Amino acid sequence: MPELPEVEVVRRGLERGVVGRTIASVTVLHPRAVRRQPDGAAAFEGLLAGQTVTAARRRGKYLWLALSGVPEPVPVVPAEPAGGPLAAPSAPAGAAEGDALLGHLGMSGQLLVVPPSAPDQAHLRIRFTFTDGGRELRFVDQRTFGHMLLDEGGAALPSPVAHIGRDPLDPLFDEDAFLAGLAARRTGLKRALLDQTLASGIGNIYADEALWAARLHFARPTETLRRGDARRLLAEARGVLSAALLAGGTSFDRLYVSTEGVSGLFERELAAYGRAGLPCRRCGSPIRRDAFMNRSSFTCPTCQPRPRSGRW
DNA sequence: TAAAATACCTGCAGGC
DNA sequence: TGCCTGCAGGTATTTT
Repeated sequence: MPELPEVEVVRRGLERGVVGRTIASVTVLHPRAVRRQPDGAAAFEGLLAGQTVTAARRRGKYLWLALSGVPEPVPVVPAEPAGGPLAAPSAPAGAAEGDALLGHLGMSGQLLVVPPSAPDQAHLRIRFTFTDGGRELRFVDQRTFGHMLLDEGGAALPSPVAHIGRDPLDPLFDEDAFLAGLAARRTGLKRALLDQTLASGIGNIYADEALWAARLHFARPTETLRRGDARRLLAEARGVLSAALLAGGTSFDRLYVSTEGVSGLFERELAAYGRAGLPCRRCGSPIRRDAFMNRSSFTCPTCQPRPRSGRW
């Protein structure tokens, strides 16, 4: 399931594979893949042909290709930490106004850069060819929760993404604003973590992992959280996301792969998610699975005691 | 206005 | 073998 580390791996692949190339043609093979395009598939195809990709950018789980006419942003990448590279920062405000090819991978979306001779994937939704005749870009999505659209003038920050907060690995992430926002919520801790307006990029897997690492229960009411606990949770979230990024992301059933079709290796390092009944790596208690928001939540009943008045 | 619930989807596993 | 059900889950929309 693509969350921040997986999407960042894909973004880097796009940077290597399509930046600097000009789109020759676009073929939409499934209308649902462009369901958010204002004028439908024909407009999507027509607006993209002839545009040159100038950058690959990301905010949270959204990623986009900046298109022709947009100069490269001034790099704002800090010195690489000992633990590995940080995610690229979100695009700076004020860049020139080219278009953006925006995409969200949903649950099962893949953006593959493959030779034109490669056989079509079973769930190929959109095909992009380039004027150099080289490798194609293909949007493949089994469950069709993902989508793409062309946002005119959105190269710096597409409008559908404007409400999404920065992610915890973004150098411009505002930690104090996050802590204040968390304290102001009246909901459960995991619901707040999954709210992409507060901090983006965290999904079900890494929310569970961060909560396990911080020894906090997912139903803990946000207003009862001490500032030190909140800081610890944020630090653990950053640690989990960074480690997953180094491992190339987490893969289940090959639903997430890089642009080269390679699966991530972080699954073997998961401490809570998907480990119901298995011993906690810290205390040995069997990991517990609870239904939560029409999905699952995994906790250690000893390390993450359930609050008396939790918010599910 | 904020929080919670629901709809959207397809492939797979497990039970019968 | 085939059918049915539950599950996976991010986001937008609807409801409370």
